[in-house]
Amino acid sequence: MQEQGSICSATIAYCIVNGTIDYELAGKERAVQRAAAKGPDKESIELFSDLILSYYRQYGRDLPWRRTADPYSILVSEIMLQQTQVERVAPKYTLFIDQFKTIDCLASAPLSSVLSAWSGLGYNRRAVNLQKTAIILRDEYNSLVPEDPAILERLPGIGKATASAICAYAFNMPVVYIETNIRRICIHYFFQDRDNIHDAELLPIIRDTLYHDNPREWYSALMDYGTHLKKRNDNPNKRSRHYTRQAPFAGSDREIRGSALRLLLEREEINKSALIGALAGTGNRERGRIERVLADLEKEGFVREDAGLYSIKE
DNA sequence: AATCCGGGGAG
DNA sequence: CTCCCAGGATT
Repeated sequence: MQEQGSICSATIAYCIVNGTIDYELAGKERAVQRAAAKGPDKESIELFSDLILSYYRQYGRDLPWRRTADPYSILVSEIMLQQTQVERVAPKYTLFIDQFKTIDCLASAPLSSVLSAWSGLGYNRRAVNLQKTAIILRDEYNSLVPEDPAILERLPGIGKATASAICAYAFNMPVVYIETNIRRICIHYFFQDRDNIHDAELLPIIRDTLYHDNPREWYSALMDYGTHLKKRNDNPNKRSRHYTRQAPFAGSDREIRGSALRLLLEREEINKSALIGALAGTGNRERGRIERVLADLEKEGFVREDAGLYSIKE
């Protein structure tokens, strides 16, 4: 038995979308919940498909990366969307693509300009890795995005999920992959009475429910429905075997890293003692810890140290 | 399998 | 305050 029985056994009387009540959608959700409780058979898959697609056709979001077919732009969006909310990515994405229109453009840009465009998104190594990927694509792939998940997965900053997402959205390929919205939907409907659910158990369901006529539309629909589901229920992903909680940001090394990067992007260069002083001042931290963080940033290719002067690399 | 990596908005 | 976000890399 699972802990939050109320989540799974709760009867959906109505369904609020965009502030209005949608009884028809609620009816479809009840039907899927009922049918899927017995497992992913033919009937539940049929009802599930209908629910996801009809939700999307009525409430699907108009997002900037859905207005383009350019694989590079979609690649950029997928990197930005890693562990980062859609609402926060959207404006940054538009500015970023505007500034770095092509693979070659990004590949030859100063790292500081890439990091500046990235600032505010977090997980800054994504920006470093994204540029590394652009350089590889320019030098080894004729400035084209490979239409192959296995190749994409070998590029820096691109893992299984991102490689698959790029293939789904840019090339409309019927790839099967797991991501947080998909995981939430599958657990909610097909594992109502389960706990500690392994991703390997979800993959067959994702495969069997995939809408082969239009994978791009299907995965877009899953993203939007997953977001909708999140607003109403407790997070079903807590019942995933892979669910983990993140360490607090306040007082962490990555808080120091973020501050250090911001300081270095504001000026050309800062001498070591001034930089450490500025970083220690914000949180009363030990000098040794800050030095270690700076060494890590240097090792990871963010910054350069030359004769006691720190600056963004290149 | 566990940890680390950013930063902001929602509740 | 806590939670968590279209994950990836390293150990």
